[in-house]
Amino acid sequence: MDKIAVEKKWNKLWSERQVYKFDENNVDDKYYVLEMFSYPSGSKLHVGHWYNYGLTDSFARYQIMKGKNVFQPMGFDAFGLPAENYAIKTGVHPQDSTLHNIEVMEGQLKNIGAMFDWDHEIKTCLPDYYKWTQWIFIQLYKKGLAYRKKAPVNWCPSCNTVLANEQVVDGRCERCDSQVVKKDLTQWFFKITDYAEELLQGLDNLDWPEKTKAMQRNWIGKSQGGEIVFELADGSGSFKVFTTRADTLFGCTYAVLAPEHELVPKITVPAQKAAVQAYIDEVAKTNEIERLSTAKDKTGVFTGAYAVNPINGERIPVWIGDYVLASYGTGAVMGVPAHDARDYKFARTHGLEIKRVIKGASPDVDDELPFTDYGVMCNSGEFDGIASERGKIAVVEKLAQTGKGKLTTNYRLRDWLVSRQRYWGAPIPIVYCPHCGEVPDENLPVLLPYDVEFRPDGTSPLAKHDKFIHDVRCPKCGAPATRDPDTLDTFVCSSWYYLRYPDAHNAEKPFDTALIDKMLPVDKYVGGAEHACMHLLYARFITKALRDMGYLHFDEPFKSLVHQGVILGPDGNRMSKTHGNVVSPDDYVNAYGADVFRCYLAFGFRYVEGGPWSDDGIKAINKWLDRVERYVTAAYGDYPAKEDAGAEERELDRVRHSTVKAVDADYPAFSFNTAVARMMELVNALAKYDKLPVKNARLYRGAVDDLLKLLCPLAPHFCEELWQQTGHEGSIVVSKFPEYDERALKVSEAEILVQINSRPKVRLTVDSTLSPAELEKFVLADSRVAEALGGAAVKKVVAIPGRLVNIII
RNA sequence: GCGGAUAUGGCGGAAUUGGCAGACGCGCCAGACUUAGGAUCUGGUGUCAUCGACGUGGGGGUUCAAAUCCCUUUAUCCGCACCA
Repeated sequence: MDKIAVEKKWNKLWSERQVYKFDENNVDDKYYVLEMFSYPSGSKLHVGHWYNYGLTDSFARYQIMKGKNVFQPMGFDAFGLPAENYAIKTGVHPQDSTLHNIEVMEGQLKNIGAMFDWDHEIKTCLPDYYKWTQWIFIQLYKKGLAYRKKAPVNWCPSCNTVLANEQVVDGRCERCDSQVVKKDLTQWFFKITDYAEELLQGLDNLDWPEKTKAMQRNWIGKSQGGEIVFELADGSGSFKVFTTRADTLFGCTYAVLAPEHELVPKITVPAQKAAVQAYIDEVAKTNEIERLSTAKDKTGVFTGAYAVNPINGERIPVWIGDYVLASYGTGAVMGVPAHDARDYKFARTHGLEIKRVIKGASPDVDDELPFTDYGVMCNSGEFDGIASERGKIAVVEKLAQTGKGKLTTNYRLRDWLVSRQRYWGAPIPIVYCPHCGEVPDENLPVLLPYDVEFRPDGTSPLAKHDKFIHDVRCPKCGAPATRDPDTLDTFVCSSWYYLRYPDAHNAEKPFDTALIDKMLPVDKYVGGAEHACMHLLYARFITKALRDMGYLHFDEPFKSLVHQGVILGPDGNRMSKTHGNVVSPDDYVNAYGADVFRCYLAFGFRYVEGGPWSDDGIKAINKWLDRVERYVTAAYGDYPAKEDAGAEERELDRVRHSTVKAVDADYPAFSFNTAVARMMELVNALAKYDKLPVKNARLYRGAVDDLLKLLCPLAPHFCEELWQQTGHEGSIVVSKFPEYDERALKVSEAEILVQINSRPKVRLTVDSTLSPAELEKFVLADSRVAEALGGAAVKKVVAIPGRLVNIII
């Protein structure tokens, strides 16, 4: 068979006949299969795309054959940094390059032979989509879930521009190699932290990989502890610290504020001003990676101010240090050098007092400091002798009596910064009015202008577009106003696209509530594990926020999640230009066809693991499909036929049914490699059967028909062609998945192993319906077993029907 | 540093979840058919050796029985990075 010509033929026919059209009148039986949509990069589809889209499509095809009304849409996450960088380099406008890339990719995606329903296609960079991205922003704003605050960005002073983290290499700008500094800008945030607890709890009920759930739990980072107030010694103010170990409070001999802490300028004494400012400037230069490096010394500077330890009234110095993060907790920590490794290092470096207040469980052990385990409180006044676990609560409760402390829960999760000082994104639909302040502009879409200077020169590209910025009036009072010059993070676009697909071209609404209440949640979501913490968390947050506004009535967007593995280069390294090990799907698809390529990806790897590419494997699959073709053709060819079914027929039938059973379990589990292996076994059985001079036509043809249906999800064009060639009516891709008959699987006799003292000794063929007791009796009565036992006394017998009998002597 | 995962023949990978390790395929060896074979078909292929023994990264344990459970250790990969 000329597989490539056959693929062309069927792609055309299927598309004309609209085989893959989602039946919108039957949403009750819907099955929503979603692959993470792709970024329209300039290069061609890579192996990873095929692996993700091709095999998930096989899963979807299996669901169709199981009678589900499958909805499998595709679209493009089309805004983003690469298009803008490409524009800066080449002068090609982001919109032009993006739309062109989309067109190319659409063609390539169609070549996979996947059943995407293109009538529901989404392109996030078009106004009919981003209009609704902006609408979501406005709903969040109205609900109090979007707010502005100052936040640091990576700033390249030479390029005069804001850099994304990935553009900062070793603290330097990837383009000009200048030292990158932090700069505060007022930016928009989404209050995802309001949902921290629900996002955490909700994980328990999701059918997601455990490791992904663990990563999200860790990212949300819930911890229970106490918030403790430290008054300044001169009575001029106070600051709070968060601690999980209030039991160590008596050992607090100093406090450290983050260099960015608002109190720092106020409390620094004149003599320390210069040193403190120099330190703050130095910290602004280090990037986050450097700053958070654990290997680094614990640097810091004394502010000259003192605070009061609220539990014992002791006067303690207040320092600043970059190991304290402004973004976590309260931006201040209590220094307990005896019982915290970082505090210990800091205190040793700067000559601060170290005071032990926790003893180990066994008093005679002279534990070294820092002692960070739980133990028993000492040097702690009335709390002496109390265990840490109780003490950490008791201390906070005591402080609470004087308003100096309370038990709290803290989360590591931060609010989601959505402002980007970029051109190629959805404009933030906010105007600033001299009278009314910030006002959402509900006259959507706020169109992204085309004629913009997006080369970096110190401001957001849109800020320089006079017409965009100033040609607007305040929606509230009508006064001349200005627009926000920033665009939205592309994660905002991708946080709701699954809601748009079912009704992708609705001009009135982002989605129809009644429809998505039926279509969602997504039944199977498949994509890379790298999105575990960002995209997957943002999408859950947006779903929950929209639910609380009444726009939808479900709690989670993705009921079940699968991560595909990574296909490595032939050398076992991640495919990359620098390794020079990139495998192009096109070469193989052109040589063998899409079906062969997909089958190889199915057979060669454990789906969720991935692994190194191999050329030999794909040749083998090509040969195997040829083999399938031979036996299918043979089954429908002329040969001496017979009517009755003898032992050979029963064996073929058994393999056929056991293959159906196994493959029926493998597809839904994304276990494509074992599914193919089982089918190979069926083909081997067919090869054996084909050798017989006289064959039973009904059984032979029945077996190859089932084989084609089993294989259809992985090689749809190939199977459709053979289906037609063997005279079948209708399309195999929408035919019913074969069923198996348990009775055909039963074998009346089974070979079991007889072990003596767990060592294999004798093989016996026995009636497979025997109970353990009957089996034991049968085995012990056997002469060969008696001979092997040699008259030894039997101490114990373990009999497992159908498998083995172990005799202990 | 913390957390997670993985480790099975020459290679990719199976193993009904504690029950005959190595399914299926590649590769390799031998044979058949061929002018030829990079086509096809058949048989063989964990290791060592003669019965037999040894084998799932290493060491220890539980069990009649361990790739699978427990303890310990090593290597590789991936996440997170001082989380108070």
